[in-house]
Amino acid sequence: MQNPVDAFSEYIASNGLKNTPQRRLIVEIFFESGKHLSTEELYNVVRAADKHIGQATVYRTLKLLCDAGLAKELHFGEATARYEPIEDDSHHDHLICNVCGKNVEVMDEEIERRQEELAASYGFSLVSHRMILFGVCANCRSGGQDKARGPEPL
Amino acid sequence: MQNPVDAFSEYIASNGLKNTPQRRLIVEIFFESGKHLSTEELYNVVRAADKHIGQATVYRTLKLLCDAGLAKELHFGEATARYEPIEDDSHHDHLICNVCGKNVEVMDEEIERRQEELAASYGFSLVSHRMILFGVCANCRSGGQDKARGPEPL
DNA sequence: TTACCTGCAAACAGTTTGCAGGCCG
DNA sequence: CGGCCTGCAAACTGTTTGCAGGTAA
Repeated sequence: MQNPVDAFSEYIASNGLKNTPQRRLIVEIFFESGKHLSTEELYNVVRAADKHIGQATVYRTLKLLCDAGLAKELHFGEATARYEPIEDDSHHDHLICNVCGKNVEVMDEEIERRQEELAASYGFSLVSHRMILFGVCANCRSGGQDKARGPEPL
Repeated sequence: MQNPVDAFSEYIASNGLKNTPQRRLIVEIFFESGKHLSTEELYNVVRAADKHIGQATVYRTLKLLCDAGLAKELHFGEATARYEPIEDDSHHDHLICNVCGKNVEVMDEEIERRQEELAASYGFSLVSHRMILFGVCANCRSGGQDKARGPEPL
């Protein structure tokens, strides 16, 4: 049951929901594709595989994935939301290049620990957090021009 | 020129823009009111002071304040954006109670330092960051029931 | 058979924009 | 007086929802 696609089927089954071909396709593509997909990006890929799928179904399935604890909604400050798969015990934050849009997943024990302490010092018990670091990557700093200009989608 | 309202006039003047009564009112209220106002909240307060101001003007003025470097747009995961005044050299992050919505401004040197190091370890030069801690405050944890807000989507 | 699902389109919320008239400088 | 501004409403974008027909279990 490690496979997230199976985990989804499991969730579907144990909640009296239906395992439809549309959901299977969307979920499969979501977990196979690169991370941090926006709903529209996912919709386009899904659409390429099956012309007849409506975007409402993509939205609904994505929300279902979040309910199932298999995906997380992210907001990088764009108009649209993005989603990333949740892999067990692999919490991380994001480091984004302001120039080329490169998005690196990062994690630092010390920061995590201090966050707990900081929250505690205000009487809060920490539930979760969201942290995004914005900077310029080495390549872009050295005038690197790999991909075309303009920030890439995250 | 420490007064942000004056700083705004300064910005207006030196950019060939006009210092209208609407802008003055909006800016004044923005800096006097509590922090983290949403556009709608600000609009309501402004509206109470002058029935004839349209919300487009509030949106435009808020954007102007950001351009002037006097305000910052924040996204706490709600549908709407929020804005906070930028006071020179007073950087901080946010600690939010998932239950009552209390919003505390926090800052931790150690975290800031580790963020720099973390970014550097990936070859990035850090430009800025965004960090929000979600938890439950002491009051809400001890059964306190103020207002409900519902858990924050990540 | 019975819910649950789906695609479609309309509805929505927040935000932006076009326009005709108004006012600062 | 000229160009920036304003209020209004319509347009837009991302997301949600109502509905009639379809389908998994």
